[in-house]
Amino acid sequence: MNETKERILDTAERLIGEQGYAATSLRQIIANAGVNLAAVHYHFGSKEELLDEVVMRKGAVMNTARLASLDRAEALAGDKPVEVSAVLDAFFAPMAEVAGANPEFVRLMGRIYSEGLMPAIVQKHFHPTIERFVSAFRRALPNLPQDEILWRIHFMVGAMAHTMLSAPSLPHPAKGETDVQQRMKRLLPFLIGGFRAPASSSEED
Amino acid sequence: MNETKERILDTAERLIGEQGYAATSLRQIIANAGVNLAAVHYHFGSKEELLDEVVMRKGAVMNTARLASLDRAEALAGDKPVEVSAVLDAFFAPMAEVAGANPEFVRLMGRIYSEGLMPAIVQKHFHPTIERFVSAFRRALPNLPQDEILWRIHFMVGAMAHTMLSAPSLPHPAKGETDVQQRMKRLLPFLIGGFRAPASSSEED
DNA sequence: GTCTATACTGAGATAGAC
DNA sequence: GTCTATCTCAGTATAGAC
Repeated sequence: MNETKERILDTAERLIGEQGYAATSLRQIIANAGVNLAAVHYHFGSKEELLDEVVMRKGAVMNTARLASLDRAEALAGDKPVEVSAVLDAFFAPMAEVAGANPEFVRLMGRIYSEGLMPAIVQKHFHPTIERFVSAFRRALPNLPQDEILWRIHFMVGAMAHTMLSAPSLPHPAKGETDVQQRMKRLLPFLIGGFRAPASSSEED
Repeated sequence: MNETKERILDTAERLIGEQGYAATSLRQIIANAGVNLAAVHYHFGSKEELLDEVVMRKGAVMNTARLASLDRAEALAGDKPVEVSAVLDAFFAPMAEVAGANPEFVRLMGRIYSEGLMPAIVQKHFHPTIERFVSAFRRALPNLPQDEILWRIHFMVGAMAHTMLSAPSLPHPAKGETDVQQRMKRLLPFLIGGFRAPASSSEED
């Protein structure tokens, strides 16, 4: 790849992850990357399309890992449906793995979510992945109406996005509490409980 | 209140709710409100402080209702802790009520959340409310570590914010599916299940 | 105390020279 | 493929009219 283009991508990833998309100007990016302003528009067309490429550069890898993980879980389950917890694990484990090698990238994704820019990117690039996971959730939760499953995935995405970006202010933050991997581990039981809940608010327990 | 000020607040609420904060310029607001640009800075100081007043004008009422609802639930429970479902209801019912009379305001809040602007406003105005609800959750879930409770509230806020703003794309949207009140009703069982889940991912069911 | 007119700085985008 | 110059529009600040 062109070196100018790559320097822009690297710098944009770092700065947008630190400050957010809106708060990071193209002028700041080009100053840090040591390139000209017009080079951004030449290589990417617009600030928004630059963001798109920043996200997809590593996002595509993560997504492939998600699908592979779901493949493995389905092969392991044979004819039976994959457990909810395993579906969630297939979705979150690759993200945790990326977070290990590249924590600032997951943080960047959290920022993009919280700035409301993710839906457009997801719509554009992640549609097949979503279809696969929706099917898996449906098989795992045969008693839930199909609409209800889509809503719960919606709730999950909200909790995930919020959690990727920020943490509650804890009185005594535990070691590694700021770590994205740890956060995802904490999120999982909550989501499993949420998905397994009955559809109406009838009696349970 | 000054009429100019009120016209600015009304117009800002409507436009920011429709388009988001970043996408709505002061110049667009003043053009629709029929006032001068400098009047905004005279009455509010900055675009950010204008947003603060827009949110708090109705947000304060909603918050008072939340505390009153929690008061009633605690009085009803006597010595026993209030059920998780009742704590969640005290938190969400006032929002659903506001949504009934003023659906665009809840949508505005969703936008503010998703643009990452809510934490600053919450920090500034809603701190006592948060304290009260954290205590109620602690009493309702005595077996969960205190940190875990704060994390789950964090997850709840994420799911809520995301749901206030958007809905999943459903194949056959039910009647009223776009209604914020309906969404909150759907969210509740998911959250109850999430809060009641065991802290670690040990065996359950 | 309220508001109008206007100017300042910095943003994203683009045309055209090289 | 790169860069200079320039355009439009944003938020902000202020001087001064009423």
